[in-house]
Parts: sequence; structure tokens; C-alpha cells
Amino acid sequence: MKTDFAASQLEALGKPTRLEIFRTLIRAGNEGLPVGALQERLDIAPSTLSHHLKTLLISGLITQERQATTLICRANYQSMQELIDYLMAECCIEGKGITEPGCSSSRC
Amino acid sequence: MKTDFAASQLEALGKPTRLEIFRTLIRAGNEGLPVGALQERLDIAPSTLSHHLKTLLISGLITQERQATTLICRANYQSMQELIDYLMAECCIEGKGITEPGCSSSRC
DNA sequence: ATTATAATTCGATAATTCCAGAAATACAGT
DNA sequence: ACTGTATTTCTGGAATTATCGAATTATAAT
Repeated sequence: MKTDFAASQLEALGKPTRLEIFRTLIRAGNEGLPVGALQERLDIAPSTLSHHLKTLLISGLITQERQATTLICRANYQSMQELIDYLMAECCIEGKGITEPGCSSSRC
Repeated sequence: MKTDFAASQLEALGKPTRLEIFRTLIRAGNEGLPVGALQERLDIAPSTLSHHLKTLLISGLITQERQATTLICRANYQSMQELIDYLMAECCIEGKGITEPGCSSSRC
């Protein structure tokens, strides 16, 4: 994974509003949620929500599927997992081989 | 973990420059790296690096320890792990109980 | 005290980002 | 075609952020 790509995903999650949107979708599971339902739950202006969803969509962290007039949004679990893996991927690679306290990477 | 706190950590990691700094420290392990070593490796202006380190420090993702004139920087593995846990904590909690493809949370 | 090294703060500029209201678009039903 | 609902795009002002050079602070050695 390229640094810029990972950073764009982290940045997408780096605002409370967008993080709440994402976590709401994470909670929703594979059923997902329509944009309108998100808008009601989180009480964000529709245009603002749309922008945030676009940011999350472009970053690959969510997907959208059209069902007639409503757009179902879903968290992209795979993308999320890849991001987490990236963060820890080379954990302690330069260390002296001793166990790194607090590091829960499989490497350490 | 509060949303705002998690978002501030994600935001700290959400710029390529800071993400590289952090991953360099993740690779370095518990030995850590002096600010100067980071500056050489990543070729960032000292003042810019200092600002980014401050951001990471405030967010709790790194720690610093003074050794005479040099400042040793270390990734905070525990803080990192808590952040990752937070992202997945309530994964699929509203789902119908069916396995969520792509979701690797222990819950699913 | 003086010097040297390490790192931060200051100040300034350019660029980015957030947010919401208004208008526009997409789609389904009548 | 018309209407209603859902969502996006356009626009722009306000606020934040990134970046760097220059000056400053902190610490240790002589």
C-alpha cells in the first residue's frame, strides 16, 4: 500500500463527523444504511453529509449501491483491514529482536 | 474512547509526511530514534519536522525522552492498538447476526 | 564564560479544508 | 408530463494547516 493512499484514508477518518459516519456504517454491518438514514441519525446538513460520504467513497473506505432513489452506504471492511495491516506491517523491523512491550503485531 | 480523541489521532496520521514519520518510528521499535536521525532520513526541514512531531506527541501516538541534547522519539504501541480497537469495537453490532464478509473483527 | 550541537519557536505565506444554503439532478410513481 | 423524494453539485467565506527560513532556547563539554 502506498503512503499517500493510506494517509488519505486516515485523513478521511480524521474528522469527528466522518469518523461517526464511518463507525455508524461499521455498526450497521452488511445491510448498510441509506444516506437519508445517516442524515437523520447524525443530524448533518444533507450537502455536508454528501461531501463527507464522497470523501469516504473516494478513499475506498465505504461503498455505495443504488436502490431506486435511495443510496445504500456500507463500510468496506476489507479496505479497513488492509489499512490497519499497513500501519503495523513493518513493526519493529529495525529493532534488536527483543519483544516490544505494548506492540501487538504478530511480528513482535 | 471518545470520538474526538480518536479522530485527532487519525488526523495526525492522515498526512503523508506525518504517516512516514510515524511508520519510521514503528519500524524503529523501542530503541526509538532521535529527532535529528528522523530529519536526516526523511529530509524534512527541522522546523517542519518539529511541528509534525508535536502534533503526533499531543495526539499521544508517540513519546519523547530527553537524553542530554538529543530527544529520542518512540511510537506509542499501546495507543496505536487502542485506536485500532476503537475502529472495530462495535463492528456489525446492528447486523442480523450473519457473518460479515471481509470483516475480520473477532465479533464477526 | 564560551562554544557547539540539538531542537523548538516565531513569523509569514500559500494552500487546503470545513461547512451550509441554494440550485440542480436522478429516479419512481401517478 | 408532473410531482415528490433523495441526493449531489455549485459557490464562497471562514478557519485551519503545511511549510520554510531565521532567530531562539536547552543542554553539555571545554
